[in-house]
Amino acid sequence: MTTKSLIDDMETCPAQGLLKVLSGKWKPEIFRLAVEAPLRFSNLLRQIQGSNKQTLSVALRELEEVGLLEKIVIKQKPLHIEYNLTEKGKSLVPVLKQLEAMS
Amino acid sequence: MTTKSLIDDMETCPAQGLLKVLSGKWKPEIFRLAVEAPLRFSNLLRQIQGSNKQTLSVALRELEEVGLLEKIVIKQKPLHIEYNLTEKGKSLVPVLKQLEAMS
DNA sequence: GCAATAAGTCAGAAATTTATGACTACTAAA
DNA sequence: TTTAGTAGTCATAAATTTCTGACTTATTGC
Repeated sequence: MTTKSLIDDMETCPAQGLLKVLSGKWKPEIFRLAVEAPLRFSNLLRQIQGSNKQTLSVALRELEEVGLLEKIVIKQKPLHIEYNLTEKGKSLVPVLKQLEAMS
Repeated sequence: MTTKSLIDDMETCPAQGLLKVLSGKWKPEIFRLAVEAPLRFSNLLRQIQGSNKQTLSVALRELEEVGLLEKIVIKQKPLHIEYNLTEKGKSLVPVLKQLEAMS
């Protein structure tokens, strides 16, 4: 776990932009799932087989920090937390589709 | 150094597409420089400060494998080798510009 | 206050990626 | 056939990322 945030990286190397934000073992998959439906932590852990709490937790925080996901706390029976795509996140979708198309 | 190639990864996880291809410490920078001018190994090593032969060598090979760069051997006085953007590589440029723009 | 459930954090281990320095291969010219 | 320049490879070390399992916090209902 680095002490330097992704935000810092984007400032010192703007050329990399969102490329770096979406690098990391599970981030593209997390993002893809977020496009389909709001995310729930325990759910994600089950869906992304082979992943683990620690890494998912950090990945979600970073995607949030960078403004692609927003975290919503729902104070209910058992505490619920949702991660939703932000507007910025949504605007990223067509660009990623282009990338996928040319793979 | 993995035994599995990036090509394999793209097949087993098409969703990640070129995202993974451009992840790696120096690949975005290598690609950016390739957009500006043909690359030469020793030159690259000097330009990308903090990098090293091994990593650049592997990165160049992977970018080549995936069809973004093409390697041209020029049998001259001292052996020269150039790495140029392929058509596929060129088609990636506007997409990356979009990504950068929304950072 | 206590139980049950969801969402994490934390320290340390394991795995993967990147860096270092010595060594090799090829080419042309002398 | 030796030399000089470019482009690497290879073994191993260092650094970074990811994983594991135990522990913590927050919430509601009883």
